[in-house]
Amino acid sequence: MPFRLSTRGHYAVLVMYELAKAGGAYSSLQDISTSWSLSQGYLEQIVRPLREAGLVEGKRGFGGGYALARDASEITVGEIVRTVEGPVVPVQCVADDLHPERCPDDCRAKSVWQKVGEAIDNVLDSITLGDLIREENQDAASSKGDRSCDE
Amino acid sequence: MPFRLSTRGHYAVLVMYELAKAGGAYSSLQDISTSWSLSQGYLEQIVRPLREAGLVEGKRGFGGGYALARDASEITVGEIVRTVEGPVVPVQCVADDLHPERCPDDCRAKSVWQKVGEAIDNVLDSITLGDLIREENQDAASSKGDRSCDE
DNA sequence: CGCTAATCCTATTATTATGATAGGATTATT
DNA sequence: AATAATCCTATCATAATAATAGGATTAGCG
Repeated sequence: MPFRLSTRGHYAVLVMYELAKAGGAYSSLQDISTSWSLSQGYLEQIVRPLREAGLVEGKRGFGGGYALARDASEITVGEIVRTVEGPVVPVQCVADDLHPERCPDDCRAKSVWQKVGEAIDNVLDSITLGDLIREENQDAASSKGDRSCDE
Repeated sequence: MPFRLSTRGHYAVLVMYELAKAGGAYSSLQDISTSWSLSQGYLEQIVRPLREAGLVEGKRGFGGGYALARDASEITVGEIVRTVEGPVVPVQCVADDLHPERCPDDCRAKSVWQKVGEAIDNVLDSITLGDLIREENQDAASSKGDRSCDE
């Protein structure tokens, strides 16, 4: 419904998370896609901008794959999401510094959408891949056995 | 791109804003749609849930239209957006308390999306229609002449 | 050297969500 | 009675999303 993240950003964070867990080693998209039952071709399209932005490094050929280009603690979720999906702009007029178009409502509530965008960016930029890994380790330590996805 | 608000929510806020400006008087969707060059039929679909949720009251027949059911200072942007678009859930698994489905990433970054959702709701719930009107009055008082949409 | 496993690249297609249209039924005012 | 409005349902058009297909390139390994 409103303010949805598409699977591009969702999957991008997952892939980066997996690369972070692998440390410096190269992980292939084939491994990641099969282990999560996702389309490898689709992941390739998603990883491409991450490579072009310098967040990951690709290594071709046998034994190749992708690895983080920086330390996991130096990569925020915000960088990942914005790299694959573009800037966070809840409604068009907030972004139209370069392409000013008339908004359908003459920007009546522009201040609201600006604040929303900033709030989203603040959250996304405050969390690094390192934080996510640390969080998972704590979860594993503090709870025994399987935990369902939604509780 | 990511975290976009669709025109449903955007237009809903516009309509509510116009009703707020009209005070207690009934405004017809025909007037609003023609003055903003929007589709009247589309606005009707959007206003319907607002009426069913008790945010506006419709009056049929000649001289009819819609009016706010409460004072503008008692209606938040968050209420409006959630009423026409549903709850703010950036990714599915955050919402799946009732319909638990396996997320494609096993909720690896669920905490992130939850925080994003809460941040959005906080902003939206902190702003009322009354605030928006007051804001516009201040803008009008503090600046002379026309102002473009994007500066 | 040839085989294989991987990235890398481009184009096309399928699916879904969004945005909008169409046509009418009902209600109240003039 | 005429009109102006809400109210209701169904359908359609468009765009964005998600995925597929097919290949070209590169690197390791026997």
